[in-house]
Amino acid sequence: MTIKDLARLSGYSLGTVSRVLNNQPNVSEKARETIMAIVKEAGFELNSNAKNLKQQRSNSIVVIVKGRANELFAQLVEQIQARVAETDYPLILHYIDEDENEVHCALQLCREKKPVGILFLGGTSENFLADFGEIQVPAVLVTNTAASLGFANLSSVSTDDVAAARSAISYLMEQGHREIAVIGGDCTVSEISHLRYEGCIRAIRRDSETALRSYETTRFSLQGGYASMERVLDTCGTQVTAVFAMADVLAIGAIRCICDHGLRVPEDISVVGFDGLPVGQFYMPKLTTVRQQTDEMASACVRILLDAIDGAPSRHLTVPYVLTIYESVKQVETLK
Amino acid sequence: MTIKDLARLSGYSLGTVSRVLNNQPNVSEKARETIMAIVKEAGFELNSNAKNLKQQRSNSIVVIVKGRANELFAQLVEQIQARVAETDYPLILHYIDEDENEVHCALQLCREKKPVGILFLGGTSENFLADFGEIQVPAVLVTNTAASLGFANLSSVSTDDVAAARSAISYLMEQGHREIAVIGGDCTVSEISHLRYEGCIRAIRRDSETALRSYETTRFSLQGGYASMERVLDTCGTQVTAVFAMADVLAIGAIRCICDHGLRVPEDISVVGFDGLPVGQFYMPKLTTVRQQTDEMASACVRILLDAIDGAPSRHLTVPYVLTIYESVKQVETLK
DNA sequence: TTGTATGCGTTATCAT
DNA sequence: ATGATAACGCATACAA
Repeated sequence: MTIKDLARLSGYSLGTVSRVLNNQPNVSEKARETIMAIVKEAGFELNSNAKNLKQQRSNSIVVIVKGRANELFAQLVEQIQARVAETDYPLILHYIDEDENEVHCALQLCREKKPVGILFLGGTSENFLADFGEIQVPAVLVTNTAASLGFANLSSVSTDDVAAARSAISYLMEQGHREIAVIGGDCTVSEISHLRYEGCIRAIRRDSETALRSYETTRFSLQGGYASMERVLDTCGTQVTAVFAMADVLAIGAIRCICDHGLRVPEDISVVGFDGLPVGQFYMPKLTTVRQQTDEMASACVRILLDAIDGAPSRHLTVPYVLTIYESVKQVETLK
Repeated sequence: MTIKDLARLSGYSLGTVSRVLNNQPNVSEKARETIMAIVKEAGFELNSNAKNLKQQRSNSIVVIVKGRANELFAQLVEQIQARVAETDYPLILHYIDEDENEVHCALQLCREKKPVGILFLGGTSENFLADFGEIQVPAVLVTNTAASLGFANLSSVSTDDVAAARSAISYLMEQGHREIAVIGGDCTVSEISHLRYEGCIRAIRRDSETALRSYETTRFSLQGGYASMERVLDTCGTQVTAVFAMADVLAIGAIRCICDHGLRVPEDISVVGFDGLPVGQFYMPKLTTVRQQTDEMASACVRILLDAIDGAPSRHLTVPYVLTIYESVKQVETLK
């Protein structure tokens, strides 16, 4: 079934049928009704290949996800999927490894798929500065800010990572912790780790008695958290009374490690995570964490991209974080 | 850049260029070399819309995922993605809710996308029996078996759910548990729950002193596990010494619930999960579970589908499960 | 082995 | 408001 058949069946011409199908103005009500009736009846669907070939673009939205085993991204993808499904833009998901260049990948996909817009889940300023200029379609960077990059067609939705990390450390300090270890990613390759580390430094600088005892870097995974915590314990023993993990998966790995060493959380060592994964609230102990609001981030990035496709200017949104206090941090008395 | 430009640049005709690009025989080595050199040089890519339009199909593989918040499916999708990326079949992911009809959805997508093959993650025999006959392309049902459905173009990759559940219960019985509760899905709508329940029954039937104290049904989620366990405790108190949860997320929710009631796992109540999610090994206690081998399932379903696309007959594979014993089950003395 | 011509289903430009 | 017609980029049957 093609629009040709539709033309034959309805008695109208190809042109009119096409106009009806695309909700164009110059069509009589009568034509619209008769044709749409047949469409409904026959369950007709436009052939997207022909349409895209003609229009020289694919009408689809590309999502580039940087990092496969990222729970936070998995949640975001799920929610983005749900929101885009309400429109009629098909979604093209593309996963790349953490160390691949997301902008090169986007350029490749632009050539191949000619999408109307791009969503980046994760990314590095460096890569954007180098090559994003070649990308013509609107894009939204999620998780990092792109405000300072100055591309007219690049928006962003992010958390204030510096402030969020700072508030996590500040909370630990308020609870009396003075010897703190941090677990995160390599600051030279992970921009987010760099920002969160910066937040840690700023918090700690405000009190001369508090020290960042160690900073262990690793992949953002359960195993990574476990291994890093092992190194922390090897190096500092129980001198450290609190750990800030830059992701909940790291925190969970770390807690398991702490327990395997015969220590308890939070009685012996307190732990704060980052992300707010659902499983954190069902962990033993419930994880105190800096929650990122994935639902807001998802709906915001989709909304901004759809607006941009319709011609709206780029925007840079900061989604508020929430320090979610549960059970994995204990107050300690400061022995002055 | 189109094959027209390629023809111009190489001095050959459109036809020859097309033949080279499609690895067809009747082409001279010289033509192949010169043309491919230009392709490499210019980074030329065929326009998939034109190609698909011409060939009347999309060359893509559709994946229909039934149930959004399913960790196991999320893992499978990730691994399927990785394996299909090695080929040049684009992947079209489609998520539907648990109560939607996956076969109707597939029919719709076949009309719309004209894929060369379909992967079903989850599904119900009933739906397949009713409408799968209309589907012409090869498909693989993952997670359920389709051996008895008798469709020539439908393969399946599944775990033996009856045996797996039975072995979980048997293990609990071996450890001395006689009063067991089960948490899972509604057997009338979830085929998998039905099979696993059947496995439970068969295990328990073999020993007259062991009883299935309660079967609580719920959604497969952390919250669902928590709520179900709450009902178990309300009804049976601590009469029950062990719980079999039909998914790790249910098990984790249940454990948290048990602890919130001042009881300990496994000292007061033992818990066995199902799936083998990574987080289970980092939970407190480490989760004893029936592990499904997602990597094997993923590579198997992709391999079977690719073979079927190349004309191979359908296959029905059972991937072995592994009872993974960790810390969430305790041996109890039977007081005879 | 190579070249030429036709059509896939659609949109868009031009008449009418 | 409607109809005719030319492209879009490619594969393929046929001619050379």
